[in-house]
Amino acid sequence: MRNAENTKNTLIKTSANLFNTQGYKATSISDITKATGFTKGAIYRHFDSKADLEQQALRSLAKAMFESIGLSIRNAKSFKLKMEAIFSFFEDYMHTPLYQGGCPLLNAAIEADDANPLLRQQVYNMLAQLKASVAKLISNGIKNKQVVEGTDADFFSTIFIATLEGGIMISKLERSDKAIKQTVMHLRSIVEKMSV
Amino acid sequence: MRNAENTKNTLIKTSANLFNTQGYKATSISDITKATGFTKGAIYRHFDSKADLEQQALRSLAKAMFESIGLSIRNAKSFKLKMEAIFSFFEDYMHTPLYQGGCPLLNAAIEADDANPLLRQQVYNMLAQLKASVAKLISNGIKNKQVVEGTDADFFSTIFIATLEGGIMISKLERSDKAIKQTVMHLRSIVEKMSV
DNA sequence: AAAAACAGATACCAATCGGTATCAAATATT
DNA sequence: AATATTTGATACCGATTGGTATCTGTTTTT
Repeated sequence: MRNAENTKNTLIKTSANLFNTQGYKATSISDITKATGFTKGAIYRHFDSKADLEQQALRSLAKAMFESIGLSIRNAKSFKLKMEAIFSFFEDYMHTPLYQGGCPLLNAAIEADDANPLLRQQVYNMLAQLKASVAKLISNGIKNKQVVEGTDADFFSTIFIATLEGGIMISKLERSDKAIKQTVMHLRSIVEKMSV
Repeated sequence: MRNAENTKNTLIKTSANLFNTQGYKATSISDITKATGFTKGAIYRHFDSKADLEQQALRSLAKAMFESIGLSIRNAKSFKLKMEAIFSFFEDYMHTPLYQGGCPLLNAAIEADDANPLLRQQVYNMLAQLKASVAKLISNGIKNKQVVEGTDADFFSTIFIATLEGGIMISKLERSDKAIKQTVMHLRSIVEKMSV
């Protein structure tokens, strides 16, 4: 069965996994050929360059991440529950096979430098989107009288994301979900305090 | 002037800088020869392999980091001031040229995987040491009646480090110290609350 | 001063890197 | 059914990778 679309999807998904587990620079084209069974010829037919594939792979990871979070948030019907949805998402990072290798945002953020400005820009946008959506949650909470007025949405959005990402980093390094669970517990108490 | 010790130090310091800015995998031996002026022959006389150099470079970064933090902590004479010393250290990360490329712990933690288990172990120990020293600060604070009794030292040590590292990640990505300043401000208020 | 030990430069190695030109097979179009 | 187009495999490219053998120049030891 020959299907260009399937091939491209396979290449993106598989390489996304490799990039997120081994790193972008550390993953070679030949690693991807071995993992997919496709050859270089197939890869370079669908992608202009390795940098192009890296971009599309990260975009795929970002899309999956935001779709998953977005769905959980929409299903939750109060500020507290929506925040809980985000917490669960990060708490489960260690166990879900959805993204092997931890948080794609964190991984790409650390590796991204001026050597690949387009990838860097993409990670930047990814963080901006995440920050904006958490901030929106808080400001909506204020509007709906579920969060105490005067709460700085931007400030706490940064605190939440920083703490979660740091927790993931530690948990990944320690190969234990203890740290992420501790950070989530801490953030839960903050949410409790800012709830009206 | 030929001085083996100087040569080795130069190689370690320069490569540490490169590893911390460009990444370990992304920095080649020839990058190091260009940056130091020494040749491969010189490098491989002093180091068994690239992995060996990576280890010693990270060890050097860790040593510098802990010495700098340790000094500030020792000079501070109360729990609050000691915590403030840690905060200042992380807050200045963006501006001090001491470690270009951000936090060596964070950078190495994200890149370290099973491909270089010795490096991974070293980052793990680095984190353990940092966590232990912050926890010690808190438990000493309790002993000295400067921190409310019953405060979970291990728990808050994790919270502090996770939040700081996450803040650094964001600040580095955004090329602005806004995030790290926000996270530090938040942690200051936590310190205030746990102070007796 | 001669010999021994050491430090570092040069020149090389096989393997791998990202990338391309070409070609055969599969599919779509006519 | 014949033709045209797309897809992906094969074989290759120069450049770079980590690493080593060798040799020269510098120090140290005797």
